[in-house]
Amino acid sequence: MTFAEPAAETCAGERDCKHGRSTNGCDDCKVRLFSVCGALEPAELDELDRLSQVKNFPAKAMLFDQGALAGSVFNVTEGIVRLYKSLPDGRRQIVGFALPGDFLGLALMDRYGVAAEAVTPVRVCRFSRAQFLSYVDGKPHLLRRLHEFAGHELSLAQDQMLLLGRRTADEKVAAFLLNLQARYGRIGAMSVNVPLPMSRQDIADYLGLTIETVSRTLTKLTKEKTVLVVPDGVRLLSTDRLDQLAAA
Amino acid sequence: MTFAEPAAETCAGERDCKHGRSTNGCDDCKVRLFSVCGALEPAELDELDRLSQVKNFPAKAMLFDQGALAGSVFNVTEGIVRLYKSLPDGRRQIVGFALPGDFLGLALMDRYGVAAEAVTPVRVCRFSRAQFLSYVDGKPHLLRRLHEFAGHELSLAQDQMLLLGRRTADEKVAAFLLNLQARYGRIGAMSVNVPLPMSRQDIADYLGLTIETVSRTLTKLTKEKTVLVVPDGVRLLSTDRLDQLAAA
DNA sequence: GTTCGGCATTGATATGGGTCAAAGCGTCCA
DNA sequence: TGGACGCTTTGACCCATATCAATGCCGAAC
Repeated sequence: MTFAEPAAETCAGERDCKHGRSTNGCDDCKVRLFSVCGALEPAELDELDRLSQVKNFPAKAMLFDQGALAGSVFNVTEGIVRLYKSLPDGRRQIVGFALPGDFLGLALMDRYGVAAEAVTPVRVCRFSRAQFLSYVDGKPHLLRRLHEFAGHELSLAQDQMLLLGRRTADEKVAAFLLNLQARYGRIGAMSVNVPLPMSRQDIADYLGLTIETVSRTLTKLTKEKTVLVVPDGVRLLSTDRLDQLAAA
Repeated sequence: MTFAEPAAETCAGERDCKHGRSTNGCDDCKVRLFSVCGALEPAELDELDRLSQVKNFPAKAMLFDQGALAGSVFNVTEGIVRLYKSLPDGRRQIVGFALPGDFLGLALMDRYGVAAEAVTPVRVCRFSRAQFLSYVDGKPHLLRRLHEFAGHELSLAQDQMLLLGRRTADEKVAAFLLNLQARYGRIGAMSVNVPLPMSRQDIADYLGLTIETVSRTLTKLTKEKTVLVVPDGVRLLSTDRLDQLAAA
């Protein structure tokens, strides 16, 4: 079983973005589809695109560190980025994975609140924060949209708090798989084949578990024919069962 | 030992807000000091104040339910509000406590992402979402400020994710007490006497623990002379020790 | 003042998930 | 082609926290 590169077949023009061209790294159009672009006119999108600069990071490269001065805003074009906070003794909590189309640093604060590290090789397009700010400042409609978007992010963070504080290991893993499936679905074709490019340690640090528990839970789900663990990912055999476990 | 009502001695004019009068429910000035008011001129603040409407809720009253249409924006003037998400089987995660000065519904989304319930009797000033939106829409500087504020909220949520996913019971309780102390400090005088108007169940649901564990942890901290449990609150005897436990 | 009801505390016990340790298993490179 | 390294899985055991069950405490109602 192979997984489609999630970034491979998407074009912003085919979705809710007015930018009528492929945005996946083609020469004249670097920014990828994103949730706020519906607020922009094609001309505005072109302008935004002109501000951007494509940048590549190998796996494990830091995009930025927690607490660092926030000099850039990034739009992930390809690959996966982990966002995390750490404790001095090394304990780590991954607060999210950024997939193609996601923005980093959109809070537009002085300093980054989390660290960002490439899980896979990553392509981003980068904006200088200053330029992005001045671009945004003249566009109240975009600002409104960004704010709404921030509210959505907050809501997701609160869901994750519920998951971390009140769910069992089984429920956590089930919710994670379904959530990832849904997110891949938004940037490619919805499929029962869910790539897991991140390590077990990453998954554990995202769900507040240990690698061993993640591994055991996956084999347990495999034994009950709910999922099938394959190289680099998971095939969801019974989304019903997963839904039941993850029950809202 | 008694606790000062945290709301009693604050005046926005003494802080970073340009509104040079007491904002604690006096007749001509209902809105309480809040983090975005620095972005507003006195005249704008007056206008905002004119839009508002004072409202009281008894303890345990719902201000709004999760998923309900977001008709209002609230500014808490007095009392404490718990914000939470629940699972169908009743498990609950409190995602935050709103203290005097805090806003509810500032994400300005269509629906509330969490439920809000009065812990103590609560006074708020209410804005209709529509009015608040149109008030805000003409003020890009305020919108920027609101967005920054949302970013800060997100950062707090991420801290809480780290706490829920990776900290022990002791660390959770220590961090909670220090955090609460700091927040009271912002609306009144910083004190080692930290009122705990919320129940142990609330604290447990905030920290991802059970009441018993919260209780045991507090008695453990009491035995080691780190805190002193008193009626309706806690006295912090060794913030050093608590800092050490909560170590960022 | 007494009783009642709702929380909080404490104790005894159970268990989900953590820890420690040892195999497995790919994959990359010599 | 093989060996070594890194990641994952599996197993055995343990412990932090949950669960279950009293008991204690305090404020409200009468």
